Amino acid sequence: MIIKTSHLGFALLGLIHQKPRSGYDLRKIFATTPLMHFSDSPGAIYPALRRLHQKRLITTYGRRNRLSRRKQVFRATSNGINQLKKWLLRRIRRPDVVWYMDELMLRLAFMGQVLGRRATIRFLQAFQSEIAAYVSELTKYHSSAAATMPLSGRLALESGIEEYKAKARWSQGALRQVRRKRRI
Amino acid sequence: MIIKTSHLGFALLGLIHQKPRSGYDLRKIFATTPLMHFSDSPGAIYPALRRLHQKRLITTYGRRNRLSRRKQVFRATSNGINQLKKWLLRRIRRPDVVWYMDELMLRLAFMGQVLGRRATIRFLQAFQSEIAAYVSELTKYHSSAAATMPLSGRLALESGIEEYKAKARWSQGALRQVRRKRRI
DNA sequence: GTATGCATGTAATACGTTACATGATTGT
DNA sequence: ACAATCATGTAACGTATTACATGCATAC
Repeated sequence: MIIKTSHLGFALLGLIHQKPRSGYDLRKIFATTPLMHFSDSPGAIYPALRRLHQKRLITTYGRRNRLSRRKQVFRATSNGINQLKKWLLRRIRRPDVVWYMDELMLRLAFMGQVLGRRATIRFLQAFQSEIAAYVSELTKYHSSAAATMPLSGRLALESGIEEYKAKARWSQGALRQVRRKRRI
Repeated sequence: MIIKTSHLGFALLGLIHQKPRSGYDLRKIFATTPLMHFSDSPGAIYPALRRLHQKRLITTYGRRNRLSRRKQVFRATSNGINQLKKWLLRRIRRPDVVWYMDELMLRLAFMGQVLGRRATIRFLQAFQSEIAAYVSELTKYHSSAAATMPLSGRLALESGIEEYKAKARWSQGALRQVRRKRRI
């Protein structure tokens, strides 16, 4: 059974799985690293943590009673780790590369540690082939529509195509790097 | 006075400004072109159109009474066109390239037609310099953090850097193309 | 003892998603 | 007459944003 969880929820769960962290720790990560650009606003993070907690994906310790405002640290439950793995293993489909590229890169960022080398290679291969298919679709659309598009519209389209081509090239190199290593 | 409008709202307003369109026309555009990936769901579009209407940014014609379900066509009011221009002319800031790249490309797509060549050149110049600054920030972060990052996390970071570098290259060519033409 | 940063939280609001519902038009 | 497609809409729900509020810890 998969438990519905938002992108932010998985980001938090993944970070908590790396090591136990408090809400404030997580906010600082979002505020100071460019790795994944989530909002560091408390209005997003604390409710999201509460939802993870209600679903038993994380547990809390370090706080005696529910009214205190002392720091409280979360860690992933085995249930939570399971959900995290299921999320990382989800098949890559067209909508993922079209609409949720950030989520795919977030998954990759956690993947090595959680699932290891083989799964990361499989992920990158699937990513590559889905990207290639989408680039070819975009290119086809471009060659059929470009002539009738206004210049600035065409440029915007080309910007998208170049972005995906860059992802294709990057994934080549990424695959090579992962393959080169015995363990990651 | 700027009237708060969502990205989807501006996308709809921009398309309606090109020529009068119905909600269904707009849904079809989102469903069949990769130009801007908004959802084509009626639950997003019709409420958004109603909001634009309430703010007097678009007017409707082609429908006698409010209860009919006959096709209704919207067109931009002068007020709406003003708001559209204000949006297109907004200064590009760091959060725009970090979080709202899609919105920037959407603005570019409308810009040529609405604001003309000079404004498009200024936009692309501003874009280029903001991207360059961000790439350099990311690169700095990379060289300080890469050594201690797990491989798959590092790859995810590099994917982001490559994406922004691709945007930088693209904007070079885009600027050249716009400059080359007398009118766009 | 009080200012500063650590740490957690809530309320109002806006919006998108999903699923459902239904009227109008056209072709056969 | 009927199906298919055109066309518009609503209700329930989840969640992000913004702004505000408040308790804890420490150092001076």
